[in-house]
Formats: sequence, structure tokens, C-alpha cells
Amino acid sequence: MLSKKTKYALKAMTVLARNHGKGPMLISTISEQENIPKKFLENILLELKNAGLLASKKGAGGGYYLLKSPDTIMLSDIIRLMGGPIALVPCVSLNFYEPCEECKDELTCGIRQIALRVRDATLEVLAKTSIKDLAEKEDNLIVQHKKIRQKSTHK
Amino acid sequence: MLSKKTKYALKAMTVLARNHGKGPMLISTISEQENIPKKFLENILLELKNAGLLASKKGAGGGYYLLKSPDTIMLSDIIRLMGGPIALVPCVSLNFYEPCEECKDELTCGIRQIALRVRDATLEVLAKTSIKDLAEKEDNLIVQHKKIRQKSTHK
DNA sequence: TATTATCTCTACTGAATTAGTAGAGTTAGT
DNA sequence: ACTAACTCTACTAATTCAGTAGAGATAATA
Repeated sequence: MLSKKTKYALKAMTVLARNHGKGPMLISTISEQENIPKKFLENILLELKNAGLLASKKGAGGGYYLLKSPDTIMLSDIIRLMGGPIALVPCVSLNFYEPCEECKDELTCGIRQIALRVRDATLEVLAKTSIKDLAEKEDNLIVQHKKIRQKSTHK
Repeated sequence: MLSKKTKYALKAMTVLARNHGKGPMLISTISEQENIPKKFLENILLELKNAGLLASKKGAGGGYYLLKSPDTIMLSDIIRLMGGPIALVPCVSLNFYEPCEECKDELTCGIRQIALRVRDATLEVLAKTSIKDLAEKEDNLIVQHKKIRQKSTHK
């Protein structure tokens, strides 16, 4: 499962992707728009900034904004930064490799083989979807959803 | 990430799959073979029994054995029983559905759409691999590994 | 230059989960 | 009766998660 921290990061980055090119955005704006506790979000955005994904401006008219184009920031990048789990077991993690303590022999571990396949299938989605994709997908869903609501209202 | 409990369950079930048809197996045997703390393993096997995957016999000559054929027990069955996470977010979990508290509208949530794709890709592996498959895969790996070791030794 | 807006940083706390352990109880075989 | 095994409930320590507190730094602006 993704932690709340990771989900908050994904949501915040999606908002910033949608805002890309329109100047900085306040923590408090993002926090309200996405139902994220403000103090918690502060920490998260700071981490994303220290990792080089965001930049910030202080003082009036300040806020956060993307440092790179939103189509170059992949969901897997964000999940990894937040320490989120992509692999099922640490011994197949690309970025946080650790041997499984209880495992006698990694090379002949069947679970590991399966975990490798799951990891690759998962990355096939997460490393190929950008926050721009996510923002657009959401916009489409909102449009679709409105249409459906109108239909059932006008029936 | 899979919990240790889930990994232990998978390993224990693989051992029992390999032993299928050869009578009951002692907790302590499994525990030693797989480096699993015995007391912990007791709890795990009991749960698997209560869930209907295993049966047990008490007293001398007793132990645990599979109740169903090992090719009908899928990895996803075991992971779910152990409360393990298959979905990235609760709102796309097939067996443990819960809305994400912070989510305003499930139907238009982009993360949810992505999580659905990841879930399906993950299940494509876990729900189609049985503990028999796992045991066989491991046996193959052991044979391969031996060959490689021999080669490099005889060189 | 004083004030205000905004991000920055460290550290703390409470709740939940995880990974086990303890120990008495039950049942089956000999 | 005795012993070998599983059964069951409950406890504990360590870790992680989610969130909060509060002082500090910096930029804009009046």
C-alpha cells in the first residue's frame, strides 16, 4: 500500500503539473484543494524540493513550482522519493536493495523470481506515467463524469 | 512490501507443496528448513488451517499437510489471507476495499485509475502462479545453480 | 526600515502495525 | 499414564506512520 505521505505527494505534484507555467502556488492553496493537512504538506514539498523536483519562492507572491517539465516527472520517481514500496521484497528493489534476512539463497529463491516479474509489471505502469499524464487523465475523467451526471439529470 | 508473516507463509506453503502426498510435516521441521521462528510459524500455520488451506494431525506422527492440490492454491490466496497488500490503494482492493479518506471523488481520481492498472498487472502474476509452480521453479533454479557452480569449479 | 507573507528546519508525540514470545490447554498415539 | 504434537489467548518491544509545534530565514512591499 502507498502511504498517505506518498499519496499526498502524488496529488500535490499533479496539482502543480496542472499549474505549470502559471507561477508559484501556495502550500495552503494545494493543501485546501486536496484535503492535505498543511503542516504535513510543508514537509512533503520540502523533500520534493530538496530532491530537485520543485523550486520555491519565499515571501508574498511566493510558493512552489515544478523545476522540470511535467511530462518528465514519472510517478515512480515520486513514489521512490517518498520511500514508497514498489517491489514486494527488498531483494528485488532497484533503489532500496537489501537482502531478505531469512532467505538462505537469493539465487534459488522462488519468491524472488515472482517478485521480479511483479516489479517489472508494476514499473511498466508507474515508470511510464508522468504527472502530466495523471493530470490529463483526471481532467478527462471530470469531463466524462459531468456528462454522465447531466444525462441522468435531464432524463 | 510483503510482511515477514506473508513471506513465511509463502515459504511454508511451498515446503508443504513439495511434501504433498507424503503425509504430515512437523512445524519444527518446516521452521528449521526455512529459518522461520517456530512460535511465529505456529500462528501462521494455524491461520492457514482455519482458512481451509491446511489440515493438521495432533500427537506423534502428526503435523500439517495441504488440504487441496498444490496447483489450486495461488500465491494471491496466501497473500490475501495474511492481510498482505496487493493493491496500492485501498479503494481498488478487491478483497479489502475501503475508500481513501482524503479522496474527494473516487470516480475522478487519477491515482485510482493508475492503481487499477497496477493491481491487474500484479494479479496477472500472483493469481496465476500456484505454490506448485513456485516449488517447481525453485527446484529448477537449484539444478541450474548447481550446474553453474560445477562449471566454475571444474574450469 | 518595519511588517507581513511565505517557505525552512528540527524535533516531538500518539496511534497503529509488525514481529515476535510466553505459557497454559487440548488431542492423539503408544 | 505418558509423551508428542497442535491450539489458543494474550502479552511485549520495536518500528513506522501521520501529524503537530514552534522558532527561524528570506523576500516583497509599504
